[in-house]
Amino acid sequence: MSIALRKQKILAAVIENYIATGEPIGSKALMSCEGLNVSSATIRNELADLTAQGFLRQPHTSAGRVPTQLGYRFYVDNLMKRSELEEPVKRYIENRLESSSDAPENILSSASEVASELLGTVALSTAPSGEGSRVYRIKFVRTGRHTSMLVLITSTGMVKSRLFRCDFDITPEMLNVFDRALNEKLAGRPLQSVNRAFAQTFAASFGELGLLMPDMLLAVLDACEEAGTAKVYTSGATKLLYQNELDLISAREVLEFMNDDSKRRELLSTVPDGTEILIGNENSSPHLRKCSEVVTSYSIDNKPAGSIAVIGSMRLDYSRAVSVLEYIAKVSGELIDEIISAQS
Amino acid sequence: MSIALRKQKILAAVIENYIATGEPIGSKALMSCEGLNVSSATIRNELADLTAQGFLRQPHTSAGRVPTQLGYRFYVDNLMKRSELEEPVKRYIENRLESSSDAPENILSSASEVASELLGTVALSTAPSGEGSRVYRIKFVRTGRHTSMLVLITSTGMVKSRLFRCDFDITPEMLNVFDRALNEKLAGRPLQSVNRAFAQTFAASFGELGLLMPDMLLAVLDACEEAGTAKVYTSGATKLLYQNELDLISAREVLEFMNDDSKRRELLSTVPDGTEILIGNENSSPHLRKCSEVVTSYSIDNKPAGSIAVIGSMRLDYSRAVSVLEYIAKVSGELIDEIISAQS
DNA sequence: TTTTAGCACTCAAACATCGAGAGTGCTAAC
DNA sequence: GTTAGCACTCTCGATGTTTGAGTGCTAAAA
Repeated sequence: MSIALRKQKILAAVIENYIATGEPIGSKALMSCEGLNVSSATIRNELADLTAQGFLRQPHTSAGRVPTQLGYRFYVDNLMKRSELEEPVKRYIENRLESSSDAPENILSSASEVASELLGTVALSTAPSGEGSRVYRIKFVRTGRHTSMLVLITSTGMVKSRLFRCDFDITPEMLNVFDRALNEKLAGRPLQSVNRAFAQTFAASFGELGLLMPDMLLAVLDACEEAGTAKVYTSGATKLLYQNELDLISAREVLEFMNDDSKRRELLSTVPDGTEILIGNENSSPHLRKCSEVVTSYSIDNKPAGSIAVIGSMRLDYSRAVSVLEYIAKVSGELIDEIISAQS
Repeated sequence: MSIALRKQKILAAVIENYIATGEPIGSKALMSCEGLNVSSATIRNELADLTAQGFLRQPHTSAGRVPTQLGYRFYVDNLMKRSELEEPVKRYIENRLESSSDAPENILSSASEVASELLGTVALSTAPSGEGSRVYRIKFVRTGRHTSMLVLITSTGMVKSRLFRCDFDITPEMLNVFDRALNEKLAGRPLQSVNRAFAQTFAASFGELGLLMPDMLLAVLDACEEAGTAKVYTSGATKLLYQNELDLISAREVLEFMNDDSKRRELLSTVPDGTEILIGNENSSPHLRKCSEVVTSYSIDNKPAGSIAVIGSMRLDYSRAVSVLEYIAKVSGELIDEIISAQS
């Protein structure tokens, strides 16, 4: 669907103006604010066309024009200019992410915070996904007579710990046995394969010793599961309440969605291979049908490993969102690469 | 300030009715719903008195009466009946808290969740406060060539872990040295005394070895600080948006407050010695001036150790909130006591 | 053929008016 | 001290009215 140049210019002007001000814009205002040397009547004709084609709509007869979902789509695909981020902003992002302590999880948690701050809306991020990541090493730390802590280190540099408790005294010797047995069987195994079924055959293979292990094994399963399912970080959820395109009901709907961990995870479960923009009902979840999502991915070792996203009303500064997210993703990936190489 | 019995009865009826329905109540409705055998005119007279005394107010001339902050106060202090919790609810609370894994933090995180669920409003809880808790043991786990994890076990049964990274190879021998040195100096020390100043003298006492330790020491400080400052858990923040006593602006204000970690911590920093109810501007924070807070404490080893609270509009079911919170606190304390005795 | 000026038209938002209903305070009688 | 009765006040919702912004259409100009 190609549109004459002037129409495109007008469409871009309407959308950018609307994104900036939140107000519908009419032919007269458009005339003054653009490099178009045509009268308002001419613009009106073009607006009528654009409206007929479904790119714009009028909230009511005597209001200006507002972009439709289709309009945003066209804008994002054809009209939007990518802008380079200002140096100070880049510097700020770097600082914020570097000061997270040395765990990938912290970096991504900071990533969502920074994104939310800079873009003024909700931001989400996932820790490196468990997909393809493996058990690297498991260690035990005795924390008390009946309690102990298990430390799982994955091939993607994540470290998860879990406490467990047994009815009997946990001796250092016992932990040594656990340690040897577990690492022998688990090192190198894909996290996802460490499931309930595996635990059973594993315990069985130990005969009577296996009977002592259920609490420990549960902790292992737990840790592997947590490390294997990418955790989702959310920041700035309350900012939704300031988006006056969303009424209280819609905002509540989105917030509810955000509070549901499984839904959030589902939303970010597929890591895009670049940056994606989903507008309105292009979103998979009906809760987000009035929202837009901009999502990008960061890479570890040059492979997409997790997502960073923002969600806002359809009136979102797409251009800036893309720039900010992509830069955050770039820096995050680099920092994690660094951590992993330190673990070597 | 004593009030005649009949007035008290009427006041209680107005408040309980308003808490239940959210609607102002008038003399006629009051007449039918109470065990008072007097006419609406008589009730009107009493209502007029109670209003003059500041316990009630009218939203407008032709509306019924609504409690004021003073009214709620009097109700809570003198009129409110404590009710025993139903058995199934007790059972539910126990189940939810027991299924949290074996860490005090998880129990308290669940505590706030359950409270929020049962009372339909925001709930907060603090992990056992660092006050008076000491370093019990510190352990190290090598997680990579340049990275390692430190595990701090406190006298209150908390376990905190922290990753750190050095520029040089971390050998097991080195960790052994760290381990011995740290535990010698730190075991039994109050968490709060493990601060920057301490770290400096500590590092100095090691001569050249001290130079290798800054990253590790930072991790120790970090872990002690985190273990020493009670973490605050929040649940059900979005429920505030359903309280129609709070308009969008007020709800936003409260949500903002909730998002500010330092404010939340301040709010719960003093652990009450029983249950406290703060109504309206009795709250220390002006953000909560339209809200009420019910806060109670749980005890570890018979000493108050942390708080569990709910915050809602002033129209809160105080009676139920008290029952639910106190029961949650009781169970939480017991479970934590158990964990600690398992570490012995 | 495209652009423009002019004008009648539509509609939302703001404001005013009105009646119904709820609940009151006051007064006078019990 | 209590009650019945009544006039009064105020909100709420429904129903106009006005105003202004922005439009679509038409006919003339470029």
